Amino acid sequence: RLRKWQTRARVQTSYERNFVQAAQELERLKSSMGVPRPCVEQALEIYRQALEKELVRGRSVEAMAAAALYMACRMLKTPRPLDELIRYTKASRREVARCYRLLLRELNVRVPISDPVLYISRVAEQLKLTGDVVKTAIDIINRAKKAGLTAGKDPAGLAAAAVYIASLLHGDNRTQKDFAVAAGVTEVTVRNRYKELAKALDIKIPVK
Amino acid sequence: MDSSRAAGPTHKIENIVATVNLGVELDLEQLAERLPVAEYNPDQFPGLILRLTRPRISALIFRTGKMVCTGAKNETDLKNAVHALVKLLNDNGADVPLNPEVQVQNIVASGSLNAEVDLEQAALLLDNAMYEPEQFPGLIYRMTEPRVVVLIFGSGKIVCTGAKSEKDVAVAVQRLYDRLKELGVLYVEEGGGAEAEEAEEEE
DNA sequence: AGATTACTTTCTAAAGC
DNA sequence: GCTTTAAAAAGTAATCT
Repeated sequence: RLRKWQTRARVQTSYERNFVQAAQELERLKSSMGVPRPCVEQALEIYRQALEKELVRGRSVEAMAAAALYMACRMLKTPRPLDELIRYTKASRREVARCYRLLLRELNVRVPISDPVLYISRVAEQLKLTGDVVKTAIDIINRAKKAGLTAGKDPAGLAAAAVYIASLLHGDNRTQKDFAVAAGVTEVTVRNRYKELAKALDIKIPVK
Repeated sequence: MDSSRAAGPTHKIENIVATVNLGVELDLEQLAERLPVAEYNPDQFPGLILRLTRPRISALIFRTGKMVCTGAKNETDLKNAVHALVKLLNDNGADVPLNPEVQVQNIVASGSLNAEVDLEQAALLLDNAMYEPEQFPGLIYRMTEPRVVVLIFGSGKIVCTGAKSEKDVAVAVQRLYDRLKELGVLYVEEGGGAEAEEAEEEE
């Protein structure tokens, strides 16, 4: 009877200790990178499920918490690029990505496919662009999807290029670098996507 | 003109990984001394690395007499490489049998479905599929029979890995093509715009 | 702006840490 | 789990001219 009590106490303690650790780590990530509160709550729920299915065994709390947050942000339609997330964690990109794949496979969760449109508002917000520019950018992405130009491409790069083209069409233009930095990709990627989209969608950019 | 439609999938073997049991223990230190081209850093990796040229095949040779050969594009090159390696070892102080047991462990093949693929739709309709364009441009598809993993790209190009035989590769590629075709996610350029490829009439 | 090189993903065995 | 080897796909990235 004593052994039973000890076992139960030990299990509860380790589960709770791990969960509290994860909650603290998620709280730290929220304040350092400005993640919306609902994402943290969703991440906690994902982490709880991971703990119940014993997916955290042999893995660091940091890596699993980061993976849960990455997944939560995508589920709530406010994605953060994995490469941005890992700048705030001590866990390696490799391990966070591995945890994410584990969560994808083992939990019965549906994570919506990464959509360039979701990155448009982030870029527009950072660069303080108008609603008209955003509207045009979204239209460009939708046409690109129909034309089959988005398969395999980084959604952040596609969004950056679409917003770049949209702002060129609306007059006030900024450098490709501004869009690249806002989207977290290189200028080369913005340029490549821009050329591809402009040519395939036959978009004429006004020269000024 | 008759063969213009439904070209079907094609593939090519790119790499064969095989294990070889030489059956005798080897003195890697001695081998490394006599073979200056060999790489041997036991602190980094327990195997001695030998690279053959024409064809370019690499071998990892272990103290236990077991060996891993990589880089062969066909079984003939693999067999020849094993013979060359055995001779090389025997010419440098080892005494291994001339015809050791060779086991193919993994075959990597590249290929094409000869049709573009709607990866987003494919990811939704296939089980055991993962498509994360933020991390990798290809859709990762785990096929259970034969047990292989196929990387599928928007262009229709594919990579099949994990197969133990050339037949597995051929079967996997054809099965993948048939499955994607029935899901309606394969597209060919012509025929009045991006239209689902027409099913081929079987007699 | 290119060109080059290099890294991402998948697989597999080997022996040892 | 990691270390090493080979190979392809297509995208992104860093570095050099």
